[in-house]
Amino acid sequence: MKEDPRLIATRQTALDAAQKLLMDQGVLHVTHGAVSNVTGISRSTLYRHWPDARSLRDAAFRRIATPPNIPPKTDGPLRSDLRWLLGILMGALNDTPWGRIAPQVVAAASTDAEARLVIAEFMKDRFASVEAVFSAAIDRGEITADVPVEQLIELAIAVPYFRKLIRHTALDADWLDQHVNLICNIAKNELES
Amino acid sequence: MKEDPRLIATRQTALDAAQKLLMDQGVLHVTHGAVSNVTGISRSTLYRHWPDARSLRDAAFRRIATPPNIPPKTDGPLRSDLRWLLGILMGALNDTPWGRIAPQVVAAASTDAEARLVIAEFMKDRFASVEAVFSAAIDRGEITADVPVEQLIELAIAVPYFRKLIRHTALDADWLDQHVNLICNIAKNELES
DNA sequence: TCCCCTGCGCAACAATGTGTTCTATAGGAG
DNA sequence: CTCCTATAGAACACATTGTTGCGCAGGGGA
Repeated sequence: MKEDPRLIATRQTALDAAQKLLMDQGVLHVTHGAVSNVTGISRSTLYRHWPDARSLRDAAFRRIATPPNIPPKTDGPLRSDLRWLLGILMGALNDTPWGRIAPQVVAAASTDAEARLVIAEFMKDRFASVEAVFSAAIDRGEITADVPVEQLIELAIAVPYFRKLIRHTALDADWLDQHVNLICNIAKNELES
Repeated sequence: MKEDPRLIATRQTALDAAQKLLMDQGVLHVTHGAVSNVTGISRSTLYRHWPDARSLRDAAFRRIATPPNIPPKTDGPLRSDLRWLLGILMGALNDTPWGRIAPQVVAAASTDAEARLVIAEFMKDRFASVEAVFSAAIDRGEITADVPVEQLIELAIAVPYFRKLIRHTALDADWLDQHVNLICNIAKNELES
């Protein structure tokens, strides 16, 4: 019993349009009427698929907001691993649809519990990736287990997000090199926490 | 030629209500209709004062968003000065009207250039305060001029804002102590940048 | 005190967004 | 070929966002 191809086609077309609206004009413009105008799909059909504005917007978000899965590289020296990982994170923030809507997710999170959940899940993944890099460095004996790993992880991640989402300053390769250098230097100086 | 007291009274009453709506229910609920319902002021009068929803919301924001001016303390040891300064910053984020609407300002900044300006101004002040603390420490010879002050300033500020506005995790005194300790330890180990 | 000006409340109106419901039609599956 | 179901389209109700015109009342100047 296969699904009616009309259902699939409608969902596909509608979500494509919704995603484009979300990226180009912001979450407020993702509306049944707007999607209907763009696609030619009738409003009643759209309401049948997504019963209210909220679910349509959620669907559009989910289409994009699947965060890129980052396979951690943990073989090289710490500086190299960290540079590689944060480079991917920075690239995602700069160049992917996810990066373009991230500010809106953060925005929604101030009033919406589900958006906070999305962020929490996302950050959990990010923290785990960075943690894997540090653990590997400790296992190799490159840094000692005394370094305050928890805090370093948060430093590593907080600064690029702060720059991008709050200060709206550029993230470029030069800045990233400095940032990674600082983190590595801290880690290798074995600071007491 | 004094201003008609009716104008003043209306503005006062309306903005009080708008501010409360902004803090309690979010920017989307700051609307001429809602303010009219709460205050009894007619919608047409509100539209006469603030021609569209945007200007009403801006007015409500401006009412609260005057960031607290922080006179830097630069006399004590670095750890003490930094702890004091970041403590005020953290307190403002946790307990003041400004802290309650900050997420919404950040949210607005993703699509609104003026909100970005507000944030840029605000951050400029914050960075200057922290910079003053580090400069004083250098002048006292407590730390050397070799430390990457620019990066440390950003670390000091980015993490609390990241935690509050993006991760929505708690900022408490214990965490702040750890954070300040880490920054100070980095500064005193004279890392090459 | 009286008069005029101006801000206010009220009602009507248009436009848009948000849903719901009904009917007719067209396209897919057996 | 026939039945089932998704879709298009229209009509409707309702809220929000603005606009406009009118009558009224309150404040300031003579």
